[in-house]
Amino acid sequence: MTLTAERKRQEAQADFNNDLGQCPARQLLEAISSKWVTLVMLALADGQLRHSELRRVIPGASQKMLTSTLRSLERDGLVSRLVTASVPVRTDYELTPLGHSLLGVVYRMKDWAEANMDDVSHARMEHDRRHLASTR
Amino acid sequence: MTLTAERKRQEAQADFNNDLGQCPARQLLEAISSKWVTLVMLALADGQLRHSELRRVIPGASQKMLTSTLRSLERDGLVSRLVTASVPVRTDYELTPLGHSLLGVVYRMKDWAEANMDDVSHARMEHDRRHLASTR
DNA sequence: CTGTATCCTCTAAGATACTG
DNA sequence: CAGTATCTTAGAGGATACAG
Repeated sequence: MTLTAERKRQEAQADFNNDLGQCPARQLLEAISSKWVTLVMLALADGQLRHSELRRVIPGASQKMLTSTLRSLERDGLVSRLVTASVPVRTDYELTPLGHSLLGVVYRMKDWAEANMDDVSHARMEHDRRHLASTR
Repeated sequence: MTLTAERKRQEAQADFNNDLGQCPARQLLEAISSKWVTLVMLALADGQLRHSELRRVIPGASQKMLTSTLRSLERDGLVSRLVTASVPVRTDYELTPLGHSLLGVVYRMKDWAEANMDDVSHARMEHDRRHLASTR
């Protein structure tokens, strides 16, 4: 029966997916591709900000997403959290050196995007135009 | 009533999310953060490959995901598709010049990741250890 | 061989409400 | 002010079957 081959294939896929998770580049990609991480990092590029200031600077972020984004950045050692035990509590966030170095990579992506997204947009329009024409 | 303020806030969020979609850097991030795009681009770095060859080189990809990834890359002008009308059909994929230039950016991310993911992993372990300790 | 169509699952992200 | 807890939803990704 073909079950054996099928089984092998599925195991190979599982292994591969596992390897993928180990790949440093993929881990990085997953870390920064979350919708808000780059925005938070950019916001913190010039210095530390409070939780409420971040919300003001990034109007689109719900406080839930902001918090969870900050937590994951903190966990990865990219952002540090400074709590001042007063009433009311004050917490500031700032980029760590590691965070700043990642910021460099983010800027490079930004540069490529700004230099080339016109070409991409154009390609998309061309592609969509052709696809639309074929269905007419 | 507070509805007016609430309404304004929600509109602000909608506008912001809209702006986000316009941002070139974010478009790029969304384009390459899909699970398979970088793998496909890396696979095509050395030259053109057939659909079936790509499946072999990237064992984890279902043919559905491979096809849809290739379609989106093609739409963005990063990959070109060469169909040879024979029996059976033969189709090859290769990176466009634009695709190659993006590959450069991907390599930079890869370099950062390989240089710094140890620090990130370490930060994660430290963070998790502390968090675990607090729940004990 | 190369692809399309369908169905299904799982999770990221958002809305809302509540606590120290 | 800062943060947590719960519910809901939209979409990405996967399994499978079929078609040119």
